[in-house]
Amino acid sequence: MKEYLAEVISKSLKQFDLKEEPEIRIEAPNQPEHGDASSNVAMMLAKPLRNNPRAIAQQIVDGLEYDNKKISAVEIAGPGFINFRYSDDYLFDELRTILNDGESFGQTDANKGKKVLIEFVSANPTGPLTVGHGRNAVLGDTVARLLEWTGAEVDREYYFNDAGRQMRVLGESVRARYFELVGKDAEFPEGGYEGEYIKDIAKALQEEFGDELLSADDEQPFKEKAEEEIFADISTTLERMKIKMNSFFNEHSLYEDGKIDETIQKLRDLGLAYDEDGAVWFKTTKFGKDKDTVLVKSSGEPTYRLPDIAYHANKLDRGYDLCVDVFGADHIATYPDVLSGIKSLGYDPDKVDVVVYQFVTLVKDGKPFKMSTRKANFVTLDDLMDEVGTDVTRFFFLMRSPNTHLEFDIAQAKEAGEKNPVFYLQYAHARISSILRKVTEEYNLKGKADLSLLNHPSEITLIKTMLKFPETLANAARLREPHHVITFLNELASDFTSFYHDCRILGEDEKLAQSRMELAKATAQVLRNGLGILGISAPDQM
RNA sequence: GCGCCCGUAGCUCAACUGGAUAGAGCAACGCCCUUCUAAGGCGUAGGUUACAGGUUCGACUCCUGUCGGGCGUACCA
Repeated sequence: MKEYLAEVISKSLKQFDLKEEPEIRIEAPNQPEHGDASSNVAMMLAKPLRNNPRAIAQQIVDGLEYDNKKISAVEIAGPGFINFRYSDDYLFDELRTILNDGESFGQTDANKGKKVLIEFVSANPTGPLTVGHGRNAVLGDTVARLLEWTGAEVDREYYFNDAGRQMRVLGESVRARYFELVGKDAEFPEGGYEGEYIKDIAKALQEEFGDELLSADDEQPFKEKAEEEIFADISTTLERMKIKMNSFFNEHSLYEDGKIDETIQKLRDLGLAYDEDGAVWFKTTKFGKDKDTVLVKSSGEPTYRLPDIAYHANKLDRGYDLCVDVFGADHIATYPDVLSGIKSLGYDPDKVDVVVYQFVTLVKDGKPFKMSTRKANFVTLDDLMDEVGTDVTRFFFLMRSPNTHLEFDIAQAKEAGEKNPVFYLQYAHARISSILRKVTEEYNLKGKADLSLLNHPSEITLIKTMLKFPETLANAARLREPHHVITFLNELASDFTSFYHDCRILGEDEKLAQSRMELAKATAQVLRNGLGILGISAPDQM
């Protein structure tokens, strides 16, 4: 419809002999009395045409040729807005479209045919997933779902590194606990992992091997067991979160297949990498930074930047049109260097996109505190799901813009389990299912519904809201901001509730009951589709 | 010091990226269950959008500066 209106206006603009046609944007006004769609072109043209916007608007409107089966009224309002009203027939046609499209209603094709790789979670296996990881996990998964709804083919990947110092400390921590269990003295490593799960892993080792491992030369067997157990735990958590990864990518494989060496050699050949003080440096000053950065430390160990660049090159080599990374605010600093790196290597940096979210601040007893996996003062995602369930957990992480610092009060989250806004959406769906069950019992509806019987303001508003769904999804996908979907669903549920109070279904005569039932069915469909994208269930009863 | 993000109702957050009268949910107060689920509805109260300038027909949104918070700014990941 918006495209149609833009086209109609564009034709009318031909009368003005413009050097350059302005961008015609059609927007939905906030106030219902301002119509269903609105354009500000007349105001944009005021300056070039040296005329007042209302006069221009009048000329545009006079020159409009539109289908009055779709548009019932055109008005000029305020400083020069041109407002359109949709005709009822158009709305009924669109309502039929929703019912016909069913579970695919809302799909658009902005990313049709695109192959996308989204990398998220990517927590190293040093401990269970915490609520901090939760935001990353749910955000990444939902952005993936949104991209799928705009036609993309999306793969989800988990990137991890099991070779770093933290993993070594993890192995040493398990070793120390194991020694304790078999009754030997062992010094707990400085800065070791203090969580209870370390003891569980040690116990598992003891059950499997008895005290055989006392003779182990290093922490290796302990580390391996820890990684295995922790990954199993993470997988279970992800499954509970309804997140399914397509692949797990081990950073180490980049060393094995020579990509790290290859990357650094290419950068050297380009004159972008050089040796100094025993380290290898990346000339980031060439890309506007005030300092060069280290790629390989004098110890011979690469910094994370080097594998990050190699990894992104690898992703693009796999033929993806778009690679999305989901990062917490603390990782954002690496991003420009990675882009510079892959650009130097001849890749298109526009194919890499980053979703940055701000940190989750934990609040306990009214005071913020820092989470640390090492010190074991974290709240796990599993704890959270035990407490409030998967639906509330996902909803909680999605309801706010990724850009805001999310405050997470443990006590409040528990309370929110009882009166969470997610239930408002689910409740609306359950109500419709319930009505549908009763209607099936009490009526014997046949034939096609006469949608033109829907003329109550609450019915019309409800239809109009549903029509915004595809655009809302496209928008949310483009911005990578799932919270727009929640804002929309809240509006939809609220409009349905108004309809529910104003217009009865049971007890009305058959024709009216039938058309209202169709409206309710369409609402349920849109609620299901929307909740589905969020990974939240749409129950038939509550 | 420099860079990025944020500052909106008592609290947690929206506002379709420059549009018309800044909206929801909690919390508070007052009503509404013999009628399709009260996990609901209706109403009241709550705002100088941190502050000061600027840009323009029009600013929560863009620019400059100030204040406050978070995160970076490592040969840590």
